[in-house]
Amino acid sequence: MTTVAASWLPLSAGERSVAIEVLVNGPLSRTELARRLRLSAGSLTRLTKPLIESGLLEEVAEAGTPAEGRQGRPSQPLDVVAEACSFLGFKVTDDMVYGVVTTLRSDVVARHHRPLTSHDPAEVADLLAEMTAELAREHPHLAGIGIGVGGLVEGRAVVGESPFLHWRDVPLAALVQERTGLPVVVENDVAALVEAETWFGAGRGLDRFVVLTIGAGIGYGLVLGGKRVPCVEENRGFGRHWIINPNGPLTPDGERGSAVSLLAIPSIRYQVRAATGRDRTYEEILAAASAGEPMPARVVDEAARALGTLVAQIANFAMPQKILLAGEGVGLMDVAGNTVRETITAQRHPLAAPVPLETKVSDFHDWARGAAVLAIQVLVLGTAEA
Amino acid sequence: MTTVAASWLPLSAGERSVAIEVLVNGPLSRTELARRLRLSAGSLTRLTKPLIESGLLEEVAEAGTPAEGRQGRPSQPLDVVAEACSFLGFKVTDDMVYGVVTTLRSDVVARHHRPLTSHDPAEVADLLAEMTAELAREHPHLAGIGIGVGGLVEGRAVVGESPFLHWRDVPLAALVQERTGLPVVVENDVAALVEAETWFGAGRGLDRFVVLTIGAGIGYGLVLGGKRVPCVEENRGFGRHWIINPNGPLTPDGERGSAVSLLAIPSIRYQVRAATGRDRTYEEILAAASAGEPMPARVVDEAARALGTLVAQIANFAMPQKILLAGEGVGLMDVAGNTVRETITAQRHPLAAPVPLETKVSDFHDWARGAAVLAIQVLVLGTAEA
DNA sequence: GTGATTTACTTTCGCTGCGAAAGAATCGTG
DNA sequence: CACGATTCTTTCGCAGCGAAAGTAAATCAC
Repeated sequence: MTTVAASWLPLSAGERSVAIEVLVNGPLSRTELARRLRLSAGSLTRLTKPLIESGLLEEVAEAGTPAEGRQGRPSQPLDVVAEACSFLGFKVTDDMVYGVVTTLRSDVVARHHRPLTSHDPAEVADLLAEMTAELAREHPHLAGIGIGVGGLVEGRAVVGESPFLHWRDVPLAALVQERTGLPVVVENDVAALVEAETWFGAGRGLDRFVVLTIGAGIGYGLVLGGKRVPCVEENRGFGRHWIINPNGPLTPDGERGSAVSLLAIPSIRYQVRAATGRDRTYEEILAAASAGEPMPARVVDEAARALGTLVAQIANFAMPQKILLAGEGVGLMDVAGNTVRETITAQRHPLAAPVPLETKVSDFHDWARGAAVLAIQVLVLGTAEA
Repeated sequence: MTTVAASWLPLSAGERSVAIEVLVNGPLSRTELARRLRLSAGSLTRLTKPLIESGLLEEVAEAGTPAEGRQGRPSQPLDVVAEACSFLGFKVTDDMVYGVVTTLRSDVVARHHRPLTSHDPAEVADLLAEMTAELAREHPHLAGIGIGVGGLVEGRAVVGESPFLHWRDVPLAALVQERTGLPVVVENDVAALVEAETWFGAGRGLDRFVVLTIGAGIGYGLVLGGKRVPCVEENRGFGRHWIINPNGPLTPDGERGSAVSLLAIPSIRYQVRAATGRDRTYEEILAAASAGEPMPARVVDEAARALGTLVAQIANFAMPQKILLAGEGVGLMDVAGNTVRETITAQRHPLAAPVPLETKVSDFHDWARGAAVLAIQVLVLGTAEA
């Protein structure tokens, strides 16, 4: 009655679909659920009863609907008991581990970070277990852990290859699981962010959805029919071979004129440094470009055109209903958004539907939140597989 | 018992799924069907019985399976009675109407063509009705008509806009239906070809599938989850704004360096004519390029690189399990296939899964066959909507 | 206020369609 | 010919759904 089920596995298919609908799409009345799931009103009474009795759902007060014009018996919205259990999400970078605690709804209730001093798998697992213990003190009822790592991850458990950690076939999930006793999911960081946005973010309820991340590298995630399309090369190497302009700049990472060379933050900084002799942060470069300083302006303009081309190609070929730009490098949109949009329009059919483009600056805690969503999925779907 | 049902509508959902599986994937035993549809053996007996009794399916002799090593009771394959009814498919071009008669399996059993002397909607409908009457003489039991037209088609019934026919909002389906008394579906020609390949061709059983046609223009069709993604711009204008090389050739049709300018047959002929002063057919140009004549070779080489870039972009962003190149312009692959493949590889991640690429030269009767598949779909699914 | 109306939810009942399990049919093998 | 293997059929029970009738709780009309 009071403690939440350890898993949603015992739920029937119908019950689970109701629970997921409520989880993802906020409080919903039974009638509304019946419409969305194409079920009869009677079925909804039947399906929701055990969910409420098990403490998974609860009836909430009508959240002050101002439009009280409707007559008839007021509806009784149902909501998940989001605070009944918590989830941990970690993002492992070269020199730091970022952690967040979230509710079942994926709302972040605490954040944390600790320096990573060793790349030894056991010591990394130790650090993750320590951070888990610290966070567990203030947030009991932890239901699972999600870990996002840049690199190739196999079976949502083993880090197949991670260049920046110098790892190969490290069973990270098992290492952390035996230290914490909690279910652990490990996933590629971009994949985790994509799942999070698909379930709780910009891609909610969409059939075709794309996430493009700009940061230290380029990330790409395609969601079709609510499921992320897995692909072999999500090994931190996206965009190195997407040639956008064969005459584009040559940078240490990525082929000449590739998306990485034109857009990734290190490449932008490299280009400006090579041209001006001064090393500046990404934000400084954007500010300088905005202020009209020639070289940064040229580099940023070229990047904006590249981004426009990239988005246009994605829109033309994958036909998503929405494209989300995320990562630390989307500040580009604030400075050169118009150039991006003009470039997109120029490379799209005039009659084509405009691409809904959403921008979301993400920091490392957002990546950690993405990983936490994987833990939520495991609890809800009862499997580590998507 | 002998005549086939006028529609599959009275079938239950389970029965229809069985019928479609058999229709699309050849003769299948009940056990095999049970595996594919994830149903029990008992359910299959129940579902197939009424289908056989209504004459829709029949038990066929085990088609001489050479591998008789298996012991146990032999399986009893079921197949649709493909010859029980016929379907008509038409492809309307500027000066000619092509027609085919197909079985339920979409095997062409007759083909036909007649010159189109007028673009008046009523006269075009008259001609289609005449051709239908002729073909009906030798092929009774016609169950439906599909018509493929270049241009924008709305609701699978009305030609919203067709530049080459100078039509606007012509209710072609109704015009032909009142003359023939048969159910009629009208669809964009590329869309029809895509549906045909999805159901009975290269895209059979695939979840993500792309068709790229090269002909008088460029056509593109994306199939996700077995369904074609409809899009607004399939108005014969695909690829005019897909800029592949900003410094590419300028042609009468399409933006500079666009897919249309680089690949479409008229653009290739235009480029060679402009450079050499001689007008030649597409096939002559391919032959000349193959023989080493400089200008045609350069144009063809540039086209091959463009096609490679295009395919790589499609593979990178839409991640299809297969790409089908169709149309009259795929002869390019025979002459410069290696260049295309090299270009694809260069713009794909080295670890990425190779793109299964299939080539299919299509003539106008293949386009007509595509339209006939739409008529099959209507009978089978019971609706004009996909 | 008081009853009519509207909307939301619950209860009951019967039916569809599935799987499990046992049985029948039909082949190879020893 | 007996035996096991494999496919198909039959029987039975049950989960899960919708239809329809009933109940609850609000507004509206007077």
